[in-house]
Amino acid sequence: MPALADALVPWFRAHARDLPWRRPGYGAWGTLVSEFMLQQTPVARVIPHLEAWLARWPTPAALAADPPAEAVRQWANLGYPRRALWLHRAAVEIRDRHAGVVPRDVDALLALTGIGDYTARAVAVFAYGDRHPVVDTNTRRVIARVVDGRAQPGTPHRRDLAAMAALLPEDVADAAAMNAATMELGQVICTARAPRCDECPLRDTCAWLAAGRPETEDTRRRQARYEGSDRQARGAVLRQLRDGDPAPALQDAVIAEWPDRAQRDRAILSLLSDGLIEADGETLRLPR
DNA sequence: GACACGTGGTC
DNA sequence: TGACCAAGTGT
Repeated sequence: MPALADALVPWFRAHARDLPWRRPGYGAWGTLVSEFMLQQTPVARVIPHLEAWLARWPTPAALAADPPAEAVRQWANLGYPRRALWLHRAAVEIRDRHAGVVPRDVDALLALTGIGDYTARAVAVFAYGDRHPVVDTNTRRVIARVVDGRAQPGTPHRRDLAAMAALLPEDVADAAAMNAATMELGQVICTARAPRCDECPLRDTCAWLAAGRPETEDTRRRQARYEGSDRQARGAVLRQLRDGDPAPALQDAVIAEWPDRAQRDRAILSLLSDGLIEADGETLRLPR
């Protein structure tokens, strides 16, 4: 095994958290749903939503048989509700193009709605045990520090994929463990703020620690302010249609108290454009 | 490649 | 308190 995997894989096997999707036989559908929910969303918030989702829709075909509105409602306040819509579309595609079986091939996975480079590889590796590099935000930070000696990623995604490929052990099971181990290290030890280097299994080989944990020029974009944003307005519109009266809402009655009229209309238009809501005459509702 | 996209927790 | 952060994707 490459040197880093020699230290990291045993650490992972000893310390891995007991997460639902790591249970034996969790299944490719469970893995796929978990990966959709985990996109930009912390583990602790995902777990209860995931279990409720899989209890209601234990297969892609079960989800595909219900209207997208039900997926958006079940998604509740998890955030980025487009993911609920995309997950529903992916379930329909899996039913129609893959006989209801989550595909194993990375390119077939990439062709599904809402699945990008990370999720496709994550499903192939964690659900099916295949050997590919899996690179998420945690992996990028770990590589930046341990390999490149930088505080923050800064490098192109493409290069991190190659870097991770070079770190994978030959053995398929070890390679999958290495992918998970790198992500886990980034989540619990090599965190974005206040990394716990004294507990790190890679503390003797980490380039960043050896260099005295230098600050790196921060190339990250600042997250836009949420308060007063279009995103907040979209969230308010969708929340009303999702959680409000069962009857469809008249367009003028949707978030009627919203202070910025133009912003409210913009939010409705963009939700219509995304397919997250539909117009039915004078009324607005979730998509059927 | 930059940007838009939710929501809630943390320091 | 407010800015940062969180298993990304599509345009």
